[in-house]
Amino acid sequence: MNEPMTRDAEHSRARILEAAFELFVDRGFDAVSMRELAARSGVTKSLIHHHFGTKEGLWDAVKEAAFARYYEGQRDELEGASGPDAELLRKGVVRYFRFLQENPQVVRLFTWMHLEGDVTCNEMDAELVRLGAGRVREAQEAGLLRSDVNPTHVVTIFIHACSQWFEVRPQHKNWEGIGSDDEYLDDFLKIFMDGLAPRAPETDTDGN
Amino acid sequence: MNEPMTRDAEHSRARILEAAFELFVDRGFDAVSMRELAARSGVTKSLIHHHFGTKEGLWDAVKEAAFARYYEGQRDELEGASGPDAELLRKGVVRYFRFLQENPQVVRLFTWMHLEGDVTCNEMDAELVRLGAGRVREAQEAGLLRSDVNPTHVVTIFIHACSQWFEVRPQHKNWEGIGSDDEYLDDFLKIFMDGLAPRAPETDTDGN
DNA sequence: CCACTAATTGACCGGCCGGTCAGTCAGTGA
DNA sequence: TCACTGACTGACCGGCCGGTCAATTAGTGG
Repeated sequence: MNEPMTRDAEHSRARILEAAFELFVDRGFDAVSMRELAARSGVTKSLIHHHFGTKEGLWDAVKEAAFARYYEGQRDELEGASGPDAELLRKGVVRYFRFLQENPQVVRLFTWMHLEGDVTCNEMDAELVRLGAGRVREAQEAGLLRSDVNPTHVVTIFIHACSQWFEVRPQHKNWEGIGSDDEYLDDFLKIFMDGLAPRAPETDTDGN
Repeated sequence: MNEPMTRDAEHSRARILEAAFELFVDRGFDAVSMRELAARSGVTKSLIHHHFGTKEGLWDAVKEAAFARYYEGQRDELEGASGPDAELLRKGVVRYFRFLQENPQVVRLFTWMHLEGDVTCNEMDAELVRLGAGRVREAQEAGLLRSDVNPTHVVTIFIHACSQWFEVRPQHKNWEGIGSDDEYLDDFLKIFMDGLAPRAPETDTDGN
């Protein structure tokens, strides 16, 4: 390997952050000790304090780095999309689902953050939802999606349906009748997209 | 108050369980110390060990008690419902949503359990989903709900949409454009119920 | 009333916790 | 070459951790 024999602050910081991400995501902030972090990083406990100050400082750095990656990827995809299109929403859901599928650690990290009431990422979070809701609103105004639902709620609903799926999947994968990731996604998309189709008042089946 | 001046094991156990439930739900197992639990319960640390053995034993007892209450309430409602009816599903969603709304601590407890990979309640959990999925299947067979979706997934989707809403509500309540609990529920029900309506093949809009 | 059980207590244990600090040493610019 | 910066180390700190145990005491059945 390319183990640097000399001192390299950036390399050390990266090793520490990587180990901290894995351990914190796996067991939570309080269940991980600085000694364990040091051992996993291959550095001394003192060096972690040198680079990150306190255990909380390291935790903040871990969250910041992970969320920054998530935020930039999501924002680029949202901003890169073209004009209003109902299929755009479907693709957005699939993309978000695939991202969580490939980054299960991110789901756990966000869950820890929610439980501890972390609000440091709220602004970026809100920005992503704002962008997504704007897309939905465009499609509504173009008559491609029903207009009697709150665009922010539309985004919120599919975020919830996706993230919760991966949050509880380890426990529920043995439920009777439960399908694979793709089968769940397919069923969700059927209900979600058909439920969002523009209402056709004349086809009302039982006079409401 | 009816504070017993004499010894009362049941009363002590209840006080300990109550304090442990609040603290564990609020901050998580690892972030709470036995000393803090003792102070909150108004008993000594030794007494907690006397009644529950270890800290893990107390945690297990807390989870068991909370989940038992949840399970019995949900099961009674599911079994008490009458024959297949599309409106039954809507009412089931509303009931589940209201339950979480009135018991936010339960949402947090389940989230902690999921993060730590707890599987002790999986059997009861699966039983509830099995009952709900059976109701959905009945409605499908009666032609009241679309039949091309997995009934277990239908139940899973609304559980996810409801529980995640309350899990992240503290952080997201200030999102631009987000509505109240009831407004979110209304919008979800619109999309969910319309998306589950029986398909009308002749009204296909673009030939699929 | 007395023996017995069990609820309850407080002192105490070894160990691990996060954090500090003086000191060493590798790189670097003058 | 040499002074200086900062990456890095290991010994050490006070404190809190979960858990134990002998002793006390309040109920309880005989």
